[in-house]
Amino acid sequence: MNDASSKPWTMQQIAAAAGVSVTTVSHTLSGKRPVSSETALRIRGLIDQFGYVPDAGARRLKSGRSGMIGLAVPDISHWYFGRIARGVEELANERDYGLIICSTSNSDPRREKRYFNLLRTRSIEGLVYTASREISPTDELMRMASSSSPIVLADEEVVGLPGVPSVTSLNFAGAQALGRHLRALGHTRAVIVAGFAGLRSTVERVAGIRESFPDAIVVHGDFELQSGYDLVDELLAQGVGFTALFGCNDYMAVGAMRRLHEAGLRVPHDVSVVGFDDVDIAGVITPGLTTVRQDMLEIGRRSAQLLIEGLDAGSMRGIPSVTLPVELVVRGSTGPVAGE
Amino acid sequence: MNDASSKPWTMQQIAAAAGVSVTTVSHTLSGKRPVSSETALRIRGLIDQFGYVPDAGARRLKSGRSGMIGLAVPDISHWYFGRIARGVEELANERDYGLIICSTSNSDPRREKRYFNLLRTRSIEGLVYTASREISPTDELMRMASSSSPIVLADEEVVGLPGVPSVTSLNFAGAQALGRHLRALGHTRAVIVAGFAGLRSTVERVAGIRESFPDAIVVHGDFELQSGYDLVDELLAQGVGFTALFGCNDYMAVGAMRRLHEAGLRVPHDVSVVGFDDVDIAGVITPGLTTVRQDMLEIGRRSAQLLIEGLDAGSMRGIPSVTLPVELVVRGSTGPVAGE
DNA sequence: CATTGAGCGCAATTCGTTTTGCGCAATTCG
DNA sequence: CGAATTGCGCAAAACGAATTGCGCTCAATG
Repeated sequence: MNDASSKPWTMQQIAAAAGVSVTTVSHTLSGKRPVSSETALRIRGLIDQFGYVPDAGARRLKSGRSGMIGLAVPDISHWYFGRIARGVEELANERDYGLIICSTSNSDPRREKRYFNLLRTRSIEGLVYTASREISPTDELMRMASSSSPIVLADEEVVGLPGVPSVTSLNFAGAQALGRHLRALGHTRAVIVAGFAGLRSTVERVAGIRESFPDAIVVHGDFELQSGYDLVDELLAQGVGFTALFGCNDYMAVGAMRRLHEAGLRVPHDVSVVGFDDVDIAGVITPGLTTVRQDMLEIGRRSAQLLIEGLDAGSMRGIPSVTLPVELVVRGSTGPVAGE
Repeated sequence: MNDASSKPWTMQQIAAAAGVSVTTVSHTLSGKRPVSSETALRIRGLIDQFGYVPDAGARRLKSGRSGMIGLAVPDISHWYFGRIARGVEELANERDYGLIICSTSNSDPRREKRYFNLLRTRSIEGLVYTASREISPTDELMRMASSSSPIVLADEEVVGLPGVPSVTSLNFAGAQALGRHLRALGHTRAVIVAGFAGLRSTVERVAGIRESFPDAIVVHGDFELQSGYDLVDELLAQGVGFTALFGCNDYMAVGAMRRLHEAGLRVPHDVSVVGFDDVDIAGVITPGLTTVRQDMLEIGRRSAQLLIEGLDAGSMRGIPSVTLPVELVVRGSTGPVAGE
């Protein structure tokens, strides 16, 4: 025969067992109409006994709401996106929403199609989207956004998407603070290990640093540790001289530090290094990485909050974007420029 | 009026527009019965034009399958669980399943209830569960398992759950390797910073180490960095002498290293430290942490694979548990015991 | 004692899709 | 030329819960 788990109980069966109609069972559960306490007690007893739970699919079909929101991140295994995910999950739970996760990994178009389809099929009511690269006007995202689907951009703003709220950090102000910090320490020759050129956050951070270091050399990486390592490798090979290195995120900064270390350059004595984000490893490496702390958890929470507000309001129109403050965290990787 | 996104198209409307019945539209999509190429072309045109997508809820109600699996992890923002999540997500995607994530955070019973309810309401067809603490016989997990719900245990085995397959690493062998490694370096006085006492993995790892260090002192932490720091703090305060320190995971080992460093003890000259897991930070700290590498991605993938196999087979009965190999990774945190 | 009203329960309809049982037409074969 | 076959499309019945119109039974009231 079948497994014990094969068939869950239906309202029908509960009703039959209690000798009443499904309506009465439904009303007992919802309380939309009075049910005699005697009948109610009997029904509730049966429900507990059989472990009946209303089928989510049927409920969903009738109500038109799935009670789920989606989260699309490049890679859920990154600490950084994990924090966002946790924030989104926390708030979704508080508001009684479930969370469906979509890793976009390398922005695989098939994957992308898949989770936007979740929106179309009403599997999810809205989507928190974290971009990791430049969004071209031909992207699905654009199409969805223009059909005014409930979407909130987390962590990374996308230009050309009017009516789509975003939750980001004060990238410019953070970079500004880093620039001034190193400037105050006497540095003049700087290198910026930037992220993808097309990303808004990269542009803002570079601009913030440039305020103090207008002539800084800029090279572009992919936000991964290895990328910071490789880029410094090239710079050293080319004989580029510098005493300050800005990483557009902590991972690249750490990668850069590794390469510098291998080259016999001491941090911060020979080169001061800063990052951005304040990820978990920033505080545990030696020396500690001076960086700008972003509150990723809060970015996740606020994103989910905006999305759910929009869902409740029936439209994302009028939902304002949010920009969160950042904080300069000075650790051991920065110091005064050494006298020659 | 309403938003552009307010009402999606239904099959009814497509059928009406094409001048056919819903049946014909359905058959055009599914191909279960032949449809004249002329009609099919017209219908497909309308579908593309209107951007029609079948409603997932209705489909789900009819088929009884949601096409979703769940993943319950203690904290999605940990790198460690993030890797598991990514593995599960990867495989789920390959098999055309969606993934619903549940952070159990501190094992909040309300949360726990919530995601087991996802199983009951058939919102998810199965669950990959990662335990982070001792499971008592009164837990929901036990109830669900005994009703033979499709559940796979990832990373952590739970005793007393017959018929529930698990995917774990060779904890004993890994710990054994670490013990022998330090033993070969001449160490004799060791401390084990273990995890929760009730966890199978902790028991196995301690046993593996004890093979080489039968008299090792064992203290228990909660797997967090701070916990390793605090425990070493206590040991030092008590004047406990040791030259080898085993962390039951990397985070605690790193925390221990920090405290040792602050106490003026050099790693590995005064104390050799090892961890377990090989998380991202193990390779970037100085000195690098000697540890045992677990393939978390693969644990996630295999867990999802077993679950989906069980779903396809209609029962988890006969699905075998899997134990994955581990690899000793020797870095700078271990060295020969210093001559007194 | 008849009338009203409230309390309570039933049958039927709806949500959007998938799946059958049939029937109608055009073709092919004996 | 009539009969068997095939291609194609329609109507109707599920799936499980939520809602609504309606009717029944008591009790209270004039």
